[in-house]
Amino acid sequence: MSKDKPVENETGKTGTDFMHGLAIDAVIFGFHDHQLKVLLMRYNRTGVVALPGGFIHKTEHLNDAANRIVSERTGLNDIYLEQFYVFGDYGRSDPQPMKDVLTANNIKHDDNHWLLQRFISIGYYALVDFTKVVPRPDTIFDSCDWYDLTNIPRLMQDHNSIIQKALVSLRADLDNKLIAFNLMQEEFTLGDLQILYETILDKKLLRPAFQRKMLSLGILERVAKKWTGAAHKAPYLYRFSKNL
Amino acid sequence: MSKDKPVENETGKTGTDFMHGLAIDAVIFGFHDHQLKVLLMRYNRTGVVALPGGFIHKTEHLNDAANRIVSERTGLNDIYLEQFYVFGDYGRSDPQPMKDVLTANNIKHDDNHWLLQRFISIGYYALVDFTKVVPRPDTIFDSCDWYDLTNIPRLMQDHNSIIQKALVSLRADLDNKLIAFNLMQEEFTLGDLQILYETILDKKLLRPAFQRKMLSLGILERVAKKWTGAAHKAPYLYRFSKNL
DNA sequence: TTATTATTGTAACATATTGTTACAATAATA
DNA sequence: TATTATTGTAACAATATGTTACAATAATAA
Repeated sequence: MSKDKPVENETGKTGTDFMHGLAIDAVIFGFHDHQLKVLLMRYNRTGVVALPGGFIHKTEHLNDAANRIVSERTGLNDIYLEQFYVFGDYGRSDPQPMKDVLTANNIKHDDNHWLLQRFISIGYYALVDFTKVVPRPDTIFDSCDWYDLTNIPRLMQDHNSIIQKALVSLRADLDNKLIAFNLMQEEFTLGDLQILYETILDKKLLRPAFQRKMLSLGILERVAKKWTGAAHKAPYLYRFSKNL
Repeated sequence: MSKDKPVENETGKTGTDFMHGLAIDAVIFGFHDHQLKVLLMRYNRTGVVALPGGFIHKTEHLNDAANRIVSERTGLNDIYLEQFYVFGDYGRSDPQPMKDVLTANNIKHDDNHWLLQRFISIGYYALVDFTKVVPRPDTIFDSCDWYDLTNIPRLMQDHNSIIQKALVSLRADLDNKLIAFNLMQEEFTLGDLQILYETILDKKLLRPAFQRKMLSLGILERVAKKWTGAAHKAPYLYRFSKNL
Protein backbone atom coordinates (compact mmCIF):
# COMPACT_ATOMS: atom_id res chain seq x y z
CA MET A 1 0.00 0.00 0.00
CA SER A 2 2.93 2.26 -0.66
CA LYS A 3 1.81 5.72 -1.62
CA ASP A 4 5.41 6.70 -2.28
CA LYS A 5 7.46 6.47 -5.38
CA PRO A 6 6.46 3.31 -7.20
CA VAL A 7 9.10 0.64 -7.11
CA GLU A 8 11.04 -0.28 -10.21
CA ASN A 9 9.83 -3.81 -9.94
CA GLU A 10 6.31 -2.86 -10.87
CA THR A 11 7.28 -2.17 -14.45
CA GLY A 12 10.60 -3.98 -14.63
CA LYS A 13 11.50 -6.26 -17.48
CA THR A 14 11.03 -9.43 -15.53
CA GLY A 15 8.14 -8.64 -13.28
CA THR A 16 9.03 -11.74 -11.34
CA ASP A 17 7.26 -10.52 -8.23
CA PHE A 18 3.85 -10.69 -9.90
CA MET A 19 1.73 -13.53 -11.13
CA HIS A 20 1.79 -13.51 -14.90
CA GLY A 21 -1.22 -13.62 -17.16
CA LEU A 22 -3.54 -12.31 -14.45
CA ALA A 23 -4.58 -8.74 -13.80
CA ILE A 24 -7.09 -6.81 -11.77
CA ASP A 25 -9.10 -4.00 -13.30
CA ALA A 26 -10.99 -1.71 -10.97
CA VAL A 27 -14.07 0.32 -11.80
CA ILE A 28 -13.98 2.92 -9.06
CA PHE A 29 -17.34 4.66 -8.82
CA GLY A 30 -17.82 8.03 -7.23
CA PHE A 31 -20.82 10.35 -7.11
CA HIS A 32 -20.70 14.09 -7.37
CA ASP A 33 -22.90 16.85 -8.65
CA HIS A 34 -25.73 14.52 -9.69
CA GLN A 35 -23.32 12.42 -11.74
CA LEU A 36 -21.81 8.97 -11.42
CA LYS A 37 -18.07 9.20 -11.97
CA VAL A 38 -15.39 6.68 -12.78
CA LEU A 39 -11.72 7.07 -11.99
CA LEU A 40 -9.59 6.63 -15.10
CA MET A 41 -5.86 6.67 -15.85
CA ARG A 42 -4.45 8.58 -18.77
CA TYR A 43 -1.05 8.54 -20.36
CA ASN A 44 -0.87 12.07 -21.59
CA ARG A 45 1.78 11.58 -24.26
CA THR A 46 -0.15 8.96 -26.17
CA GLY A 47 -3.61 9.86 -24.95
CA VAL A 48 -4.33 6.29 -23.94
CA VAL A 49 -7.01 6.12 -21.24
CA ALA A 50 -7.58 3.01 -19.14
CA LEU A 51 -9.11 1.66 -15.96
CA PRO A 52 -6.84 1.63 -12.95
CA GLY A 53 -5.45 -1.84 -12.57
CA GLY A 54 -2.59 -3.86 -11.34
CA PHE A 55 -1.17 -7.24 -10.65
CA ILE A 56 -1.12 -9.78 -7.88
CA HIS A 57 2.05 -10.33 -5.91
CA LYS A 58 3.06 -13.94 -5.85
CA THR A 59 2.25 -14.34 -2.17
CA GLU A 60 -0.64 -11.88 -1.95
CA HIS A 61 -4.32 -12.70 -1.47
CA LEU A 62 -6.33 -11.75 -4.53
CA ASN A 63 -8.72 -9.53 -2.58
CA ASP A 64 -5.79 -7.88 -0.81
CA ALA A 65 -4.32 -7.05 -4.18
CA ALA A 66 -7.57 -5.44 -5.25
CA ASN A 67 -7.65 -3.42 -2.05
CA ARG A 68 -4.08 -2.36 -2.50
CA ILE A 69 -4.64 -1.31 -6.09
CA VAL A 70 -7.70 0.76 -5.27
CA SER A 71 -6.04 2.26 -2.20
CA GLU A 72 -3.01 3.28 -4.21
CA ARG A 73 -5.16 5.20 -6.69
CA THR A 74 -7.55 6.82 -4.23
CA GLY A 75 -5.53 7.27 -1.05
CA LEU A 76 -8.36 5.59 0.87
CA ASN A 77 -8.58 2.51 3.04
CA ASP A 78 -11.52 0.27 3.90
CA ILE A 79 -13.03 0.64 0.50
CA TYR A 80 -16.19 -1.19 -0.51
CA LEU A 81 -15.11 -3.64 -3.19
CA GLU A 82 -17.00 -6.24 -5.12
CA GLN A 83 -15.69 -8.85 -7.55
CA PHE A 84 -18.11 -8.78 -10.44
CA TYR A 85 -16.74 -10.66 -13.43
CA VAL A 86 -13.67 -12.21 -14.99
CA PHE A 87 -12.78 -11.03 -18.47
CA GLY A 88 -10.98 -13.82 -20.21
CA ASP A 89 -11.61 -13.76 -23.92
CA TYR A 90 -8.56 -14.55 -25.97
CA GLY A 91 -7.59 -11.47 -27.87
CA ARG A 92 -9.42 -9.10 -25.52
CA SER A 93 -6.23 -7.17 -24.98
CA ASP A 94 -4.76 -5.49 -28.00
CA PRO A 95 -1.14 -5.01 -26.88
CA GLN A 96 -0.52 -1.96 -29.07
CA PRO A 97 -1.64 0.79 -26.69
CA MET A 98 0.40 -0.71 -23.86
CA LYS A 99 3.34 -1.02 -26.24
CA ASP A 100 3.08 2.69 -27.00
CA VAL A 101 2.95 3.50 -23.32
CA LEU A 102 6.01 1.38 -22.58
CA THR A 103 7.92 2.96 -25.43
CA ALA A 104 6.99 6.45 -24.32
CA ASN A 105 8.03 5.53 -20.76
CA ASN A 106 11.41 4.33 -22.04
CA ILE A 107 10.76 0.88 -20.66
CA LYS A 108 12.74 -1.67 -22.61
CA HIS A 109 10.53 -4.36 -24.06
CA ASP A 110 10.09 -6.77 -26.92
CA ASP A 111 6.92 -8.53 -27.98
CA ASN A 112 7.46 -11.13 -25.28
CA HIS A 113 7.35 -8.59 -22.48
CA TRP A 114 4.92 -9.93 -19.91
CA LEU A 115 2.80 -6.78 -20.05
CA LEU A 116 2.17 -7.44 -23.72
CA GLN A 117 1.03 -11.03 -23.30
CA ARG A 118 -2.47 -12.29 -22.86
CA PHE A 119 -4.11 -11.26 -19.59
CA ILE A 120 -7.16 -12.58 -17.92
CA SER A 121 -8.54 -9.76 -15.86
CA ILE A 122 -10.59 -9.94 -12.71
CA GLY A 123 -13.06 -7.08 -12.55
CA TYR A 124 -13.76 -5.37 -9.24
CA TYR A 125 -15.97 -2.41 -8.69
CA ALA A 126 -15.37 0.00 -5.83
CA LEU A 127 -17.74 2.50 -4.25
CA VAL A 128 -16.05 5.47 -2.67
CA ASP A 129 -16.84 8.83 -1.16
CA PHE A 130 -15.92 11.19 -3.99
CA THR A 131 -14.98 13.98 -1.63
CA LYS A 132 -12.44 11.86 0.21
CA VAL A 133 -10.52 10.65 -2.81
CA VAL A 134 -7.15 12.08 -3.76
CA PRO A 135 -6.51 10.54 -7.16
CA ARG A 136 -2.96 9.34 -7.64
CA PRO A 137 -1.29 8.34 -10.91
CA ASP A 138 0.70 5.15 -11.08
CA THR A 139 3.96 4.07 -12.63
CA ILE A 140 2.72 3.79 -16.15
CA PHE A 141 -0.05 6.31 -16.53
CA ASP A 142 0.76 9.83 -15.55
CA SER A 143 -2.65 11.17 -14.69
CA CYS A 144 -5.62 9.84 -12.78
CA ASP A 145 -8.94 11.64 -12.84
CA TRP A 146 -12.68 11.39 -12.58
CA TYR A 147 -14.78 11.06 -15.72
CA ASP A 148 -18.53 11.34 -15.94
CA LEU A 149 -19.98 7.93 -16.57
CA THR A 150 -22.00 9.47 -19.38
CA ASN A 151 -18.88 10.77 -21.04
CA ILE A 152 -16.28 8.01 -21.07
CA PRO A 153 -13.80 8.17 -23.95
CA ARG A 154 -12.66 5.19 -25.98
CA LEU A 155 -10.60 3.19 -23.51
CA MET A 156 -7.70 0.78 -23.81
CA GLN A 157 -8.53 -2.83 -24.63
CA ASP A 158 -12.01 -3.93 -23.54
CA HIS A 159 -12.22 -1.48 -20.66
CA ASN A 160 -15.36 0.22 -21.96
CA SER A 161 -17.26 -3.03 -21.76
CA ILE A 162 -15.82 -3.71 -18.32
CA ILE A 163 -17.36 -0.47 -17.11
CA GLN A 164 -20.70 -1.40 -18.65
CA LYS A 165 -20.68 -4.77 -16.93
CA ALA A 166 -19.71 -3.13 -13.64
CA LEU A 167 -22.66 -0.79 -13.92
CA VAL A 168 -25.05 -3.64 -14.59
CA SER A 169 -23.69 -5.47 -11.55
CA LEU A 170 -23.97 -2.37 -9.39
CA ARG A 171 -27.60 -1.93 -10.40
CA ALA A 172 -28.39 -5.55 -9.64
CA ASP A 173 -26.69 -5.35 -6.25
CA LEU A 174 -28.35 -2.09 -5.27
CA ASP A 175 -31.58 -3.73 -4.13
CA ASN A 176 -30.01 -6.74 -2.47
CA LYS A 177 -27.01 -5.36 -0.69
CA LEU A 178 -27.12 -2.01 1.03
CA ILE A 179 -24.19 -0.43 -0.65
CA ALA A 180 -25.29 2.92 -2.06
CA PHE A 181 -24.25 4.59 1.19
CA ASN A 182 -20.64 3.96 0.29
CA LEU A 183 -21.02 6.55 -2.45
CA MET A 184 -22.37 9.22 -0.10
CA GLN A 185 -20.63 11.43 2.40
CA GLU A 186 -21.15 10.54 6.03
CA GLU A 187 -24.26 12.64 6.43
CA PHE A 188 -26.86 13.08 3.76
CA THR A 189 -30.51 13.86 3.24
CA LEU A 190 -33.04 11.43 1.87
CA GLY A 191 -33.23 13.73 -1.13
CA ASP A 192 -29.52 13.25 -1.79
CA LEU A 193 -29.93 9.51 -1.49
CA GLN A 194 -32.85 9.50 -3.88
CA ILE A 195 -30.89 11.40 -6.50
CA LEU A 196 -28.11 8.85 -6.16
CA TYR A 197 -30.51 5.96 -6.68
CA GLU A 198 -32.13 7.71 -9.61
CA THR A 199 -28.77 8.32 -11.19
CA ILE A 200 -27.57 4.76 -10.76
CA LEU A 201 -30.82 3.23 -11.96
CA ASP A 202 -31.38 5.92 -14.57
CA LYS A 203 -35.03 6.35 -13.73
CA LYS A 204 -37.23 8.62 -11.64
CA LEU A 205 -38.48 7.37 -8.29
CA LEU A 206 -41.47 8.62 -6.32
CA ARG A 207 -40.42 10.43 -3.19
CA PRO A 208 -42.86 9.05 -0.62
CA ALA A 209 -42.28 5.44 -1.63
CA PHE A 210 -38.53 5.89 -1.71
CA GLN A 211 -38.40 7.50 1.72
CA ARG A 212 -40.68 4.90 3.24
CA LYS A 213 -38.54 2.11 1.84
CA MET A 214 -35.23 3.59 2.98
CA LEU A 215 -36.50 4.33 6.48
CA SER A 216 -38.09 0.89 6.81
CA LEU A 217 -34.68 -0.71 6.22
CA GLY A 218 -33.77 0.34 9.72
CA ILE A 219 -30.22 1.21 8.80
CA LEU A 220 -30.54 4.97 8.76
CA GLU A 221 -29.92 7.06 11.81
CA ARG A 222 -31.48 10.48 11.91
CA VAL A 223 -28.97 13.07 13.00
CA ALA A 224 -30.35 15.72 15.32
CA LYS A 225 -28.83 18.50 13.30
CA LYS A 226 -30.65 19.95 10.35
CA TRP A 227 -29.59 21.34 7.07
CA THR A 228 -28.73 24.99 6.56
CA GLY A 229 -30.60 25.99 3.54
CA ALA A 230 -32.99 27.89 1.47
CA ALA A 231 -36.48 29.27 1.66
CA HIS A 232 -38.30 26.11 2.61
CA LYS A 233 -38.50 23.39 5.20
CA ALA A 234 -35.10 21.95 6.06
CA PRO A 235 -34.56 18.24 5.49
CA TYR A 236 -33.14 15.97 8.16
CA LEU A 237 -29.66 14.62 7.85
CA TYR A 238 -29.10 10.88 8.14
CA ARG A 239 -26.12 8.67 8.50
CA PHE A 240 -25.65 5.01 7.84
CA SER A 241 -26.04 3.17 11.11
CA LYS A 242 -23.27 0.70 11.86
CA ASN A 243 -25.37 -0.77 14.66
CA LEU A 244 -26.52 -3.53 12.36
CA MET B 1 -13.77 -30.99 -26.09
CA SER B 2 -12.16 -34.34 -26.79
CA LYS B 3 -14.03 -37.09 -25.02
CA ASP B 4 -11.37 -39.60 -26.05
CA LYS B 5 -8.22 -40.62 -24.32
CA PRO B 6 -6.83 -37.59 -22.54
CA VAL B 7 -3.71 -36.21 -24.16
CA GLU B 8 -0.35 -36.49 -22.47
CA ASN B 9 0.01 -32.76 -22.57
CA GLU B 10 -2.70 -32.21 -20.00
CA THR B 11 -0.55 -33.65 -17.24
CA GLY B 12 2.87 -33.36 -18.83
CA LYS B 13 5.83 -31.94 -17.01
CA THR B 14 5.78 -28.66 -18.86
CA GLY B 15 2.13 -27.99 -19.39
CA THR B 16 3.20 -25.33 -21.84
CA ASP B 17 -0.14 -25.41 -23.61
CA PHE B 18 -1.98 -24.03 -20.57
CA MET B 19 -1.92 -20.71 -18.80
CA HIS B 20 -0.10 -21.16 -15.52
CA GLY B 21 -1.35 -20.07 -12.13
CA LEU B 22 -4.96 -20.06 -13.27
CA ALA B 23 -7.52 -22.80 -12.98
CA ILE B 24 -11.22 -23.34 -13.36
CA ASP B 25 -13.21 -25.25 -10.77
CA ALA B 26 -16.71 -26.32 -11.67
CA VAL B 27 -19.55 -27.02 -9.27
CA ILE B 28 -21.83 -29.14 -11.43
CA PHE B 29 -25.26 -29.36 -9.86
CA GLY B 30 -27.75 -32.06 -10.65
CA PHE B 31 -31.08 -32.95 -9.09
CA HIS B 32 -32.36 -36.44 -8.50
CA ASP B 33 -34.59 -38.20 -6.03
CA HIS B 34 -35.38 -35.04 -4.05
CA GLN B 35 -31.69 -34.29 -3.62
CA LEU B 36 -29.27 -31.74 -5.01
CA LYS B 37 -26.19 -33.52 -6.26
CA VAL B 38 -22.68 -32.38 -7.10
CA LEU B 39 -20.33 -34.13 -9.47
CA LEU B 40 -17.01 -34.91 -7.81
CA MET B 41 -13.76 -36.53 -8.89
CA ARG B 42 -12.03 -39.14 -6.78
CA TYR B 43 -8.62 -40.67 -6.99
CA ASN B 44 -9.32 -44.07 -5.61
CA ARG B 45 -5.79 -44.97 -4.57
CA THR B 46 -5.35 -42.01 -2.27
CA GLY B 47 -9.00 -41.30 -1.62
CA VAL B 48 -8.61 -37.64 -2.56
CA VAL B 49 -11.90 -36.12 -3.69
CA ALA B 50 -12.09 -32.84 -5.60
CA LEU B 51 -14.24 -30.68 -7.81
CA PRO B 52 -13.85 -31.24 -11.52
CA GLY B 53 -11.57 -28.62 -12.88
CA GLY B 54 -9.09 -27.77 -15.53
CA PHE B 55 -6.94 -25.21 -17.16
CA ILE B 56 -7.20 -22.64 -19.90
CA HIS B 57 -5.42 -23.21 -23.16
CA LYS B 58 -3.20 -20.33 -24.09
CA THR B 59 -5.41 -19.26 -26.95
CA GLU B 60 -8.76 -20.30 -25.56
CA HIS B 61 -11.54 -18.03 -24.31
CA LEU B 62 -12.05 -18.40 -20.58
CA ASN B 63 -15.74 -19.26 -20.94
CA ASP B 64 -14.94 -21.74 -23.68
CA ALA B 65 -12.52 -23.44 -21.32
CA ALA B 66 -15.22 -23.71 -18.69
CA ASN B 67 -17.61 -25.20 -21.23
CA ARG B 68 -15.01 -27.64 -22.41
CA ILE B 69 -14.18 -28.76 -18.88
CA VAL B 70 -17.81 -29.32 -17.95
CA SER B 71 -18.56 -31.03 -21.24
CA GLU B 72 -15.65 -33.39 -20.79
CA ARG B 73 -16.93 -34.53 -17.40
CA THR B 74 -20.61 -34.79 -18.25
CA GLY B 75 -20.71 -35.68 -21.92
CA LEU B 76 -23.18 -32.83 -22.47
CA ASN B 77 -23.13 -29.72 -24.59
CA ASP B 78 -24.95 -26.40 -24.22
CA ILE B 79 -24.67 -26.47 -20.49
CA TYR B 80 -25.95 -23.65 -18.32
CA LEU B 81 -22.84 -22.12 -16.76
CA GLU B 82 -22.38 -19.18 -14.46
CA GLN B 83 -19.15 -17.59 -13.24
CA PHE B 84 -19.71 -16.96 -9.57
CA TYR B 85 -16.47 -16.12 -7.78
CA VAL B 86 -12.71 -16.12 -8.02
CA PHE B 87 -10.85 -17.91 -5.27
CA GLY B 88 -7.48 -16.28 -4.88
CA ASP B 89 -6.25 -16.50 -1.33
CA TYR B 90 -2.57 -17.23 -1.07
CA GLY B 91 -2.17 -20.63 0.46
CA ARG B 92 -5.66 -21.76 -0.44
CA SER B 93 -4.19 -24.77 -2.22
CA ASP B 94 -2.29 -27.18 -0.06
CA PRO B 95 -0.17 -28.95 -2.69
CA GLN B 96 0.14 -32.21 -0.73
CA PRO B 97 -2.98 -34.00 -1.99
CA MET B 98 -2.11 -33.17 -5.57
CA LYS B 99 1.43 -34.32 -4.92
CA ASP B 100 0.10 -37.66 -3.72
CA VAL B 101 -2.08 -37.98 -6.78
CA LEU B 102 0.82 -37.21 -9.11
CA THR B 103 3.04 -39.70 -7.33
CA ALA B 104 0.38 -42.39 -7.46
CA ASN B 105 -0.11 -41.64 -11.15
CA ASN B 106 3.61 -42.02 -11.78
CA ILE B 107 3.82 -38.50 -13.08
CA LYS B 108 7.31 -37.16 -12.60
CA HIS B 109 7.37 -33.96 -10.58
CA ASP B 110 9.34 -31.92 -8.15
CA ASP B 111 8.08 -29.13 -5.91
CA ASN B 112 8.27 -26.71 -8.82
CA HIS B 113 5.85 -28.70 -10.94
CA TRP B 114 3.28 -26.24 -12.22
CA LEU B 115 0.41 -28.24 -10.75
CA LEU B 116 1.93 -27.78 -7.30
CA GLN B 117 2.28 -24.01 -7.53
CA ARG B 118 -0.19 -21.40 -6.42
CA PHE B 119 -3.41 -21.32 -8.39
CA ILE B 120 -6.06 -18.71 -8.56
CA SER B 121 -9.26 -20.49 -9.42
CA ILE B 122 -12.28 -19.18 -11.23
CA GLY B 123 -15.44 -20.77 -9.91
CA TYR B 124 -18.25 -21.71 -12.29
CA TYR B 125 -21.42 -23.45 -11.41
CA ALA B 126 -23.26 -25.59 -13.93
CA LEU B 127 -26.88 -26.75 -13.91
CA VAL B 128 -27.50 -29.99 -15.74
CA ASP B 129 -30.18 -32.57 -16.33
CA PHE B 130 -29.06 -35.38 -14.02
CA THR B 131 -30.55 -38.05 -16.23
CA LYS B 132 -28.57 -36.96 -19.27
CA VAL B 133 -25.15 -36.93 -17.66
CA VAL B 134 -22.64 -39.68 -18.27
CA PRO B 135 -19.91 -38.91 -15.76
CA ARG B 136 -16.42 -39.30 -17.15
CA PRO B 137 -13.18 -39.41 -15.17
CA ASP B 138 -10.25 -37.30 -16.31
CA THR B 139 -6.53 -37.80 -16.61
CA ILE B 140 -5.73 -37.43 -12.97
CA PHE B 141 -8.74 -38.66 -11.05
CA ASP B 142 -9.98 -42.08 -11.91
CA SER B 143 -13.58 -41.80 -10.91
CA CYS B 144 -16.28 -39.20 -11.34
CA ASP B 145 -19.59 -39.50 -9.54
CA TRP B 146 -22.54 -37.74 -8.02
CA TYR B 147 -22.57 -36.92 -4.33
CA ASP B 148 -25.52 -35.68 -2.32
CA LEU B 149 -24.98 -32.05 -1.46
CA THR B 150 -25.86 -32.92 2.12
CA ASN B 151 -23.15 -35.54 2.24
CA ILE B 152 -20.00 -34.10 0.74
CA PRO B 153 -16.76 -35.54 2.10
CA ARG B 154 -13.71 -33.49 3.01
CA LEU B 155 -12.46 -32.25 -0.34
CA MET B 156 -9.09 -31.26 -1.70
CA GLN B 157 -7.90 -27.73 -1.01
CA ASP B 158 -10.69 -25.21 -0.42
CA HIS B 159 -13.20 -27.06 -2.58
CA ASN B 160 -15.74 -27.46 0.22
CA SER B 161 -16.03 -23.72 0.58
CA ILE B 162 -16.24 -23.32 -3.20
CA ILE B 163 -19.32 -25.53 -3.16
CA GLN B 164 -20.84 -23.49 -0.35
CA LYS B 165 -20.29 -20.26 -2.22
CA ALA B 166 -21.72 -21.79 -5.39
CA LEU B 167 -24.85 -22.77 -3.49
CA VAL B 168 -25.26 -19.27 -2.09
CA SER B 169 -24.91 -17.84 -5.60
CA LEU B 170 -27.39 -20.33 -7.02
CA ARG B 171 -29.93 -19.38 -4.38
CA ALA B 172 -29.45 -15.70 -5.07
CA ASP B 173 -29.80 -16.22 -8.83
CA LEU B 174 -32.87 -18.41 -8.52
CA ASP B 175 -35.29 -15.50 -8.18
CA ASN B 176 -33.63 -13.23 -10.72
CA LYS B 177 -32.70 -15.53 -13.53
CA LEU B 178 -34.95 -18.35 -14.63
CA ILE B 179 -32.48 -21.15 -14.35
CA ALA B 180 -34.01 -23.87 -12.23
CA PHE B 181 -35.41 -25.49 -15.36
CA ASN B 182 -31.88 -26.46 -16.34
CA LEU B 183 -31.93 -28.95 -13.48
CA MET B 184 -35.16 -30.61 -14.61
CA GLN B 185 -35.88 -33.08 -17.34
CA GLU B 186 -37.68 -31.71 -20.37
CA GLU B 187 -41.13 -32.34 -19.00
CA PHE B 188 -42.06 -31.95 -15.39
CA THR B 189 -44.99 -31.24 -13.13
CA LEU B 190 -45.36 -28.15 -11.00
CA GLY B 191 -44.99 -30.43 -8.03
CA ASP B 192 -41.58 -31.56 -9.27
CA LEU B 193 -40.56 -27.98 -9.77
CA GLN B 194 -41.70 -27.02 -6.31
CA ILE B 195 -39.66 -29.81 -4.73
CA LEU B 196 -36.64 -28.58 -6.64
CA TYR B 197 -37.12 -25.02 -5.37
CA GLU B 198 -37.69 -26.25 -1.85
CA THR B 199 -34.54 -28.33 -1.99
CA ILE B 200 -32.39 -25.52 -3.32
CA LEU B 201 -33.76 -22.94 -0.91
CA ASP B 202 -34.02 -25.44 1.95
CA LYS B 203 -37.46 -24.28 2.99
CA LYS B 204 -41.08 -25.22 2.45
CA LEU B 205 -43.14 -23.25 -0.04
CA LEU B 206 -46.91 -22.99 -0.20
CA ARG B 207 -48.31 -24.72 -3.23
CA PRO B 208 -50.91 -22.23 -4.46
CA ALA B 209 -48.52 -19.29 -4.29
CA PHE B 210 -45.73 -21.23 -5.93
CA GLN B 211 -47.90 -22.42 -8.80
CA ARG B 212 -49.38 -18.99 -9.36
CA LYS B 213 -45.92 -17.46 -9.46
CA MET B 214 -44.46 -20.01 -11.85
CA LEU B 215 -47.42 -19.83 -14.22
CA SER B 216 -47.45 -16.04 -14.17
CA LEU B 217 -43.88 -16.00 -15.44
CA GLY B 218 -45.24 -16.99 -18.82
CA ILE B 219 -42.37 -19.33 -19.58
CA LEU B 220 -44.10 -22.62 -18.97
CA GLU B 221 -45.91 -24.47 -21.66
CA ARG B 222 -48.54 -26.94 -20.60
CA VAL B 223 -48.15 -30.22 -22.45
CA ALA B 224 -51.41 -31.87 -23.44
CA LYS B 225 -50.30 -35.17 -22.08
CA LYS B 226 -50.85 -36.03 -18.47
CA TRP B 227 -49.01 -38.05 -15.94
CA THR B 228 -49.58 -41.76 -15.47
CA GLY B 229 -50.02 -42.18 -11.82
CA ALA B 230 -51.64 -43.17 -8.66
CA ALA B 231 -54.99 -42.99 -6.96
CA HIS B 232 -55.62 -39.28 -7.34
CA LYS B 233 -55.94 -36.49 -9.83
CA ALA B 234 -53.13 -36.48 -12.37
CA PRO B 235 -50.97 -33.37 -12.62
CA TYR B 236 -50.24 -31.62 -15.89
CA LEU B 237 -46.82 -31.83 -17.43
CA TYR B 238 -45.04 -28.64 -18.39
CA ARG B 239 -42.00 -27.79 -20.39
CA PHE B 240 -39.86 -24.71 -20.44
CA SER B 241 -40.98 -22.57 -23.35
CA LYS B 242 -38.20 -21.35 -25.58
CA ASN B 243 -40.60 -18.91 -27.22
CA LEU B 244 -39.37 -16.16 -24.96
C1' DT C 1 -45.07 40.64 11.72
C1' DT C 2 -47.25 38.31 8.39
C1' DA C 3 -48.13 36.46 3.64
C1' DT C 4 -45.52 33.94 0.05
C1' DT C 5 -42.82 30.26 -1.86
C1' DA C 6 -40.61 25.95 -2.24
C1' DT C 7 -39.66 21.69 -0.34
C1' DT C 8 -39.94 18.18 3.32
C1' DG C 9 -42.21 14.50 6.17
C1' DT C 10 -45.83 11.64 6.32
C1' DA C 11 -50.75 10.30 6.33
C1' DA C 12 -54.20 8.28 3.52
C1' DC C 13 -55.82 5.79 -0.02
C1' DA C 14 -55.33 2.75 -4.34
C1' DT C 15 -53.30 -0.92 -6.53
C1' DA C 16 -50.45 -4.94 -6.85
C1' DT C 17 -48.20 -8.74 -4.88
C1' DT C 18 -47.83 -12.46 -1.86
C1' DG C 19 -49.61 -15.58 1.92
C1' DT C 20 -53.36 -18.67 3.31
C1' DT C 21 -57.61 -21.23 3.39
C1' DA C 22 -60.95 -23.67 1.00
C1' DC C 23 -62.90 -26.62 -2.22
C1' DA C 24 -64.27 -28.78 -6.60
C1' DA C 25 -62.05 -31.96 -9.97
C1' DT C 26 -60.08 -35.88 -10.74
C1' DA C 27 -57.55 -41.07 -10.99
C1' DA C 28 -56.95 -44.91 -9.10
C1' DT C 29 -58.54 -48.47 -5.55
C1' DA C 30 -61.82 -50.89 -2.56
C1' DT D 1 -70.14 -46.24 -6.50
C1' DA D 2 -67.86 -44.59 -2.22
C1' DT D 3 -63.12 -43.70 -0.69
C1' DT D 4 -58.60 -41.62 -0.77
C1' DA D 5 -54.98 -38.64 -2.05
C1' DT D 6 -53.51 -35.00 -4.71
C1' DT D 7 -54.13 -31.33 -8.20
C1' DG D 8 -55.83 -26.80 -10.03
C1' DT D 9 -57.58 -22.72 -8.76
C1' DA D 10 -60.88 -19.51 -6.54
C1' DA D 11 -61.41 -16.49 -2.71
C1' DC D 12 -59.99 -13.92 0.88
C1' DA D 13 -56.23 -11.85 4.03
C1' DA D 14 -52.08 -9.62 4.84
C1' DT D 15 -48.15 -6.98 2.94
C1' DA D 16 -45.94 -4.26 -0.03
C1' DT D 17 -45.73 -0.74 -3.36
C1' DG D 18 -47.58 3.24 -6.12
C1' DT D 19 -49.95 7.72 -5.82
C1' DT D 20 -52.27 11.76 -4.08
C1' DA D 21 -52.76 15.02 -0.64
C1' DC D 22 -51.52 18.10 2.82
C1' DA D 23 -49.63 20.04 7.10
C1' DA D 24 -45.01 21.64 8.66
C1' DT D 25 -41.49 24.32 8.03
C1' DA D 26 -37.37 28.01 6.55
C1' DA D 27 -36.28 31.55 4.24
C1' DT D 28 -37.77 35.86 1.65
C1' DA D 29 -40.65 39.78 0.63
C1' DA D 30 -44.44 42.83 1.74
